[in-house]
Amino acid sequence: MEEKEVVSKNFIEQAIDKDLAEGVYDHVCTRFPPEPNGYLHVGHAKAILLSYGVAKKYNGEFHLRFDDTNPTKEKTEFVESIKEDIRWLGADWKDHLYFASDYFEEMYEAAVKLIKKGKAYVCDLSADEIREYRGTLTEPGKNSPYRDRTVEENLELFEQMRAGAFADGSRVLRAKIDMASPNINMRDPIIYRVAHVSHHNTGDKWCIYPMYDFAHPIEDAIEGITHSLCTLEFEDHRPLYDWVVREVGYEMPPRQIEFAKLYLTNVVTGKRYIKKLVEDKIVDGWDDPRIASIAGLRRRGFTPESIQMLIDLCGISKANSSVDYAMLEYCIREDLKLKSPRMMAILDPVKLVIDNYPEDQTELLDVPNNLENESLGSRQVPFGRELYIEREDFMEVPPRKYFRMFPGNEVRLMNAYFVTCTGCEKDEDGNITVIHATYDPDTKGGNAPDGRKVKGTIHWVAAKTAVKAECRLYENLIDEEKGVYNEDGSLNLNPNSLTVRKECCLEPAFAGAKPYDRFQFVRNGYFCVDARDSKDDALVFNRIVSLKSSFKLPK
RNA sequence: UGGGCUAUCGCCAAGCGGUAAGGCACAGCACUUUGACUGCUGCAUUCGCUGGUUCGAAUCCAGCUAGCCCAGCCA
Repeated sequence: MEEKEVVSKNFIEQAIDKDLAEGVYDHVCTRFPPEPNGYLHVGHAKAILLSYGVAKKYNGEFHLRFDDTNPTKEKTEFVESIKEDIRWLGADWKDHLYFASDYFEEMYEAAVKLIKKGKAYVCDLSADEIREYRGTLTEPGKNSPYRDRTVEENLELFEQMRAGAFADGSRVLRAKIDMASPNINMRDPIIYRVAHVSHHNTGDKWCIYPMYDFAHPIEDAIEGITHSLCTLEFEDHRPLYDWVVREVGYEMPPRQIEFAKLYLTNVVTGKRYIKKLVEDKIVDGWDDPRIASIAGLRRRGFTPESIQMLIDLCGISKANSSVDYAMLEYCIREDLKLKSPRMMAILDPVKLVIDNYPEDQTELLDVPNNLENESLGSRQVPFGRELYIEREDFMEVPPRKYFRMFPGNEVRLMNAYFVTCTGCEKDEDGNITVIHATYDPDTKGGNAPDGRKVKGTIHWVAAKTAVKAECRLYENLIDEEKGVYNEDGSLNLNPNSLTVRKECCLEPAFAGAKPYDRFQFVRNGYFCVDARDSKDDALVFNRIVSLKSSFKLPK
């Protein structure tokens, strides 16, 4: 009996199947074309994993190409961070690393070809005039007075543009299409501008640079890209994309297909808002764990696998949507539950004294690292008369159905002994300072020989050997319910987005933890050693996500 | 009478004329050396609205409505 999981193909795969079946293409080649002007975020992860995944699925190629056609906005420093993030995500471009700027010569030749065909002209209008001539959304534009220059004149002028004869902004090369087109992108779009700026890759070789709409289809065509996947806002540009590959005359031209961006509910996405948060020092950089940048997600503790899972789960469509953050949390829980060691840590410690445990005695207990995954082995955990337990694991007056520690109740110290609570001490303000209990020596390991059961199992750390650490509990930066932005454009920041617990007590086993090591702190959730702030002698943990639920007061 | 795109459960999302998949979230029960995990159960008589075609419509047609994108010498 075989049960095949029927996973329906998304609309992009369906389109590819059709192309392959009709012989439009005989192979598949995709690309991710970032502009090196900033850091990648979770939205880019969708684009990367989608294009990479499609290529892999069809035994095709995946290219990484830096779309560096505007030297005024791009910096080399971003090239490395982008490569690192893509590598970390697991998208392997092999030796297919390209720069759009490497094609500048071919793009220039393509422009010359258009001029010779009478499909492009040099325009002397100023930026303001071009805007006026373009018309509006509801009114057609009108032809530039320079539209009917002769081929020879255009050739001569364009050559001079390249030679540096003209100042920035004085002249542009435009495609000659249709100033009355209802699609504004087709109203004689600018395809080359003058910019006397040195480029991070080509230096001062060029003083004219191609525009995206002209450069991108050529880049794709040169590399033999078959399916050029991009986001929805480029739908209006597709006619121009097709116009360029057609007029320049590429055989087997690439096809552009658009899909919807990924947004996370209550997470700041827009680049300019993130930039402001960083500048105003509301977050501590582009890798702040509350930011949905790839670096931020990584530092918070998300794994590449969990992000891949999120993309798979969300699917690909053309409908604008915002995915619940709970979906991401589900993915990381799912990925980590078998992979991470489960250890005990006390985030909000209160002392527990086992009064009938010998004063100077300590012992080592053997504890499995993950009950569901034996390959993770076990560790020795020291136990003694004085322990720390979680403050919320004790209540002097328990509500109904509370089955952790309260006077008279017997609970299990996980992997250790059954203990019965005998009472507690308080300071003058009524705060609990010490809890007392007695243990049953026959229940070592956590089982009673007489078969009696306890309802509660709590975690603990021996006071004498406890490792001190700082834990950072991150919540979403944006307040729920209110929406992301106020009417005046300011952000609805959640004042509780970061809670720092400095006096956490951990098992000695944590002492050797390294950056990016992930653990499940028993009951309190999944944590990752902070890659940035963790020093050998001062562990800093970021919470990835809480466990799903804890005790709730019954109604 | 600018153009393009979108609309299926609180959130994603299948569906492609034959009588509403799945996941997340949520709720309940069971199990449990993590109140986690796991297992089971529940969760759209209805597909933005209104008409039409058809034996039959979420799927086809017409007309509305709502949302997103476009007037950079950015990508």
